Amino acid sequence: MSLQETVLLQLRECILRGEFEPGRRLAEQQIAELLGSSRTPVRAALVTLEQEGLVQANDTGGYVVRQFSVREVTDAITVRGHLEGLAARLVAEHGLSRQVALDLQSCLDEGDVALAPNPLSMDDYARYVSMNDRFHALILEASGNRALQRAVAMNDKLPFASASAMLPMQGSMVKDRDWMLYAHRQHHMLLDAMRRGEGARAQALAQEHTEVAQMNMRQALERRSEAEQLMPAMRLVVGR
Amino acid sequence: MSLQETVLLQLRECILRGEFEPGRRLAEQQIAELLGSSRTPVRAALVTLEQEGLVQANDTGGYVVRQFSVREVTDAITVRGHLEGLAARLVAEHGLSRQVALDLQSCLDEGDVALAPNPLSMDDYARYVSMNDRFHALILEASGNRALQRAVAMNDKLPFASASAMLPMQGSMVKDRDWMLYAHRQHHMLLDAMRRGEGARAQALAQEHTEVAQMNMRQALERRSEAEQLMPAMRLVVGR
DNA sequence: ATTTTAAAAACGGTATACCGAAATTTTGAT
DNA sequence: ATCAAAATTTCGGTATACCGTTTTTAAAAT
Repeated sequence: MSLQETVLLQLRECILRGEFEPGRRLAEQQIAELLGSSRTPVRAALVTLEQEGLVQANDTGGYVVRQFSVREVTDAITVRGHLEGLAARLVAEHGLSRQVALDLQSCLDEGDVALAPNPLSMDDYARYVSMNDRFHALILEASGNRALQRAVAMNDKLPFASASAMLPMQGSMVKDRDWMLYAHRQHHMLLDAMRRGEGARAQALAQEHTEVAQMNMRQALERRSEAEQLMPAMRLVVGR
Repeated sequence: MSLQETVLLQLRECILRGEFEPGRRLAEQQIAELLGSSRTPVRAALVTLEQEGLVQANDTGGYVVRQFSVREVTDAITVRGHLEGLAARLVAEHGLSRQVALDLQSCLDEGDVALAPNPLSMDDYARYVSMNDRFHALILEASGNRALQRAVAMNDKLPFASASAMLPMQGSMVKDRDWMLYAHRQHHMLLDAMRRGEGARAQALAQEHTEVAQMNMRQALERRSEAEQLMPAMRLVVGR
């Protein structure tokens, strides 16, 4: 892996970890020293991160860490809801291949197992998160629409917009296991709809599914300090 | 404007003009000489263009001009349809501000005037294209959803995915003025739906509206040589 | 103590040198 | 003439030097 890729990954992670307060200037030299490279790879990383929206170009040159309003986060979740709805509809209408159906089913089984214990162990929780990511990625991939995949990928770069971004909030609270059970039931119903070729239903389900993320976001805002502990990137979200 | 921006603009335009055949290696030095700069600004531009999807990273390093299948183009139009549908729905449901309503109405009026003559002059045609872009941008902006705006902006970077990309095809064919009249009638109906707060109808209309672009794309493929004359970027689209 | 001004440090945009890897051309053998 | 091997060129990744500008710090004036 080239230094460029390393620097990009590390810098993105630093920002998402909340290690820089929003609005802070990201000086090339400074970051280069921090990550042990010259300015050149840092420069490339900053250009990429600007495209991703994590970093904002300054009027006077250079970049600062971007700051997100609550509105922007919930809006991004809304967009993801519609995009994933489209993906689910396409899969349902174009027919589910046997292989994809099997893969999705195994996700469901794995999720059933992971959520069975009460309370959940850290391990159960981790397995659910990984399954959740795979489940959503599979549908997107099965849609066969690359522009759609690109759009979701871009959208997911924003903090808390991605499918599993808000899950840590749930994992920390025992009673919120119920939310995960609810969301996973939706996964089951979604696969059922896609199997039957019920496009409109699949779309509606996938879209409604993201309302769980919206609820989690609201939860996180009501217990901000706890949320920032679990999800440092929360520091990038200002307001309310 | 910095050299970086200039180089980015010029390079993007060169690619969209079809001045490089798809798959051609984009050597930094070579481009730097072509555009009269050093490699540094070219490097930044290439990183940006890769994010935009116009350029593809090579396994061995460096970039090549991307090539698009017909499927990718129509898929991108599908995505735009759904995103603009969402925008229209949001505007309808959140209520149309007086100012936006006025701006959209003036677009419609301008479109009516532009499409009145038969046959259309080059000027009428140009005015319609400009109006069309403004109309679509206004709705997106009025949605107030920045993630949505970003998603559309990204999607529109792909050749022929944007709202007016396929219009040159129509402009060249007198009888296809009818298509523009049809599309503009949809603009009227869309504003009507948004005014009445009919979200589902607005969404459906905006989405269906992009089917005109799909039809144009098919047209362009059937008369490829003519299409490439009018829209050089067509050379980036392979197949069928 | 506050504001203004001047000096100094830091920064970003740019060009370029260097190096190892990849691609291309040339050379040589069959 | 064809193919293989070697030499040469090209290229991308990286570091760094340079310069004008911006930002910060220090000093001076009110």
